[in-house]
Amino acid sequence: MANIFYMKSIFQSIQNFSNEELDLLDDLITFRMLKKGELLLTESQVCNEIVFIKKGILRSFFLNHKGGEITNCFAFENEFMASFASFITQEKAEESVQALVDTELEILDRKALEKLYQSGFNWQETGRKLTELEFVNLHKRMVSFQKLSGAERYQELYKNHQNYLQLIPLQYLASYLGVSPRHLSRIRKAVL
Amino acid sequence: MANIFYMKSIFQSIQNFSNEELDLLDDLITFRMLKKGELLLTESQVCNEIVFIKKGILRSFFLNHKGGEITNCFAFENEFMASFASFITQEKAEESVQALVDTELEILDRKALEKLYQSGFNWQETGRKLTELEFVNLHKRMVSFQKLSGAERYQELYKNHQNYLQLIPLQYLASYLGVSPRHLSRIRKAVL
DNA sequence: TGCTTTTTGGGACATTTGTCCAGTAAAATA
DNA sequence: TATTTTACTGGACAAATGTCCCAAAAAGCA
Repeated sequence: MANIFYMKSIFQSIQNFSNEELDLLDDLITFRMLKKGELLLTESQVCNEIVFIKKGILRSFFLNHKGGEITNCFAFENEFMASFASFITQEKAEESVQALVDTELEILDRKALEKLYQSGFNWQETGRKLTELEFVNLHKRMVSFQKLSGAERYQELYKNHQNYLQLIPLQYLASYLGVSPRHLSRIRKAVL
Repeated sequence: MANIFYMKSIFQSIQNFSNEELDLLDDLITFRMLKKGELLLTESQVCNEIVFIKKGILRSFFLNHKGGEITNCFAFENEFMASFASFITQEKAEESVQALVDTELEILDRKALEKLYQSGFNWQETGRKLTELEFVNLHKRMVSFQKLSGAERYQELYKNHQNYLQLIPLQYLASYLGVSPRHLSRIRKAVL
């Protein structure tokens, strides 16, 4: 059986592509598997790939001035992940990207994406739309930091991703939420 | 003398436009002046315009659950501003946008932008690039919330926008930085 | 200019959150 | 499975930050 490209269905859902346009992907997508704990991208490399998670969970994290890891974001099945800032600016990434469980990826690298963009209007527009969606997601996260307490952010997360929370070590969740592990432990106890 | 479109020079700097392509703007840009304190966009309207600040300062703010104003962002001369999330999703904005001083704007509304996008590849690509830049800015702000203390965020801001700080009431700065006015007052005293 | 309103600075105290730590539980590894 | 390592919980205390408040300063307005 031919490979199924999961990424394709996302593109299809946001743009009215012809089959020919979509089939460009077949030669451009590559695959990769990551073992739990393995790094996809290391801090201070330039990020040259956007990955799509077929199965698994990724997190990106950077270091604070004390050398502690701060989790910047998580990405789950059917989501894209990259160090987008680095991918866009082509400067060194501040984040590393790591698999939290065994993970299967479809990968589109910079060259592949350039080819798509140059192939015409529809791919150009798709790139813009996806960037817009990433922006909106990031904006929501930013607002949650300004508007909500750590406890409230945890409750939001619990509401929306309850099933994933058990898979993520508390320390990662804590820095993602902007609180200390000690405090997240308190929050969890209070929520029960 | 013909009008000078400040916005144009931004577009010119990020894309290799022909004169014809750029001249499309002449019929699409509109103007507006805001008095100090005046609102450009009110919370719960859909944001249908992207504005470019020729002169002045804007801030966007939303309300917390106690009804207090939280400043979401500032925009200064030569920068774009909108409730981008609302502009993108076409859902009601959570933020209002207000002039902090008398302000002159160039405006591009949704229809105008659609026309540009439909006019071809170059405008499509420009839209993507600008969205990418907005994303990178927002990402930096997000990282500053995860990595830095309120005091450190203040110092960053002071380094980069010292000249503007005097023009912005402390209460607006405080919520922008994610601290109480009382605490920002403490921070300022410690920094001197 | 003089009056009124808004903004700022800072004291006193309360609350939240962080740090440090140790005992226990859970997970990884041999 | 036994052993080692890592992660979680929660106590005690410390530090950071918020709330409430009022007097001084600044800004807006008649």
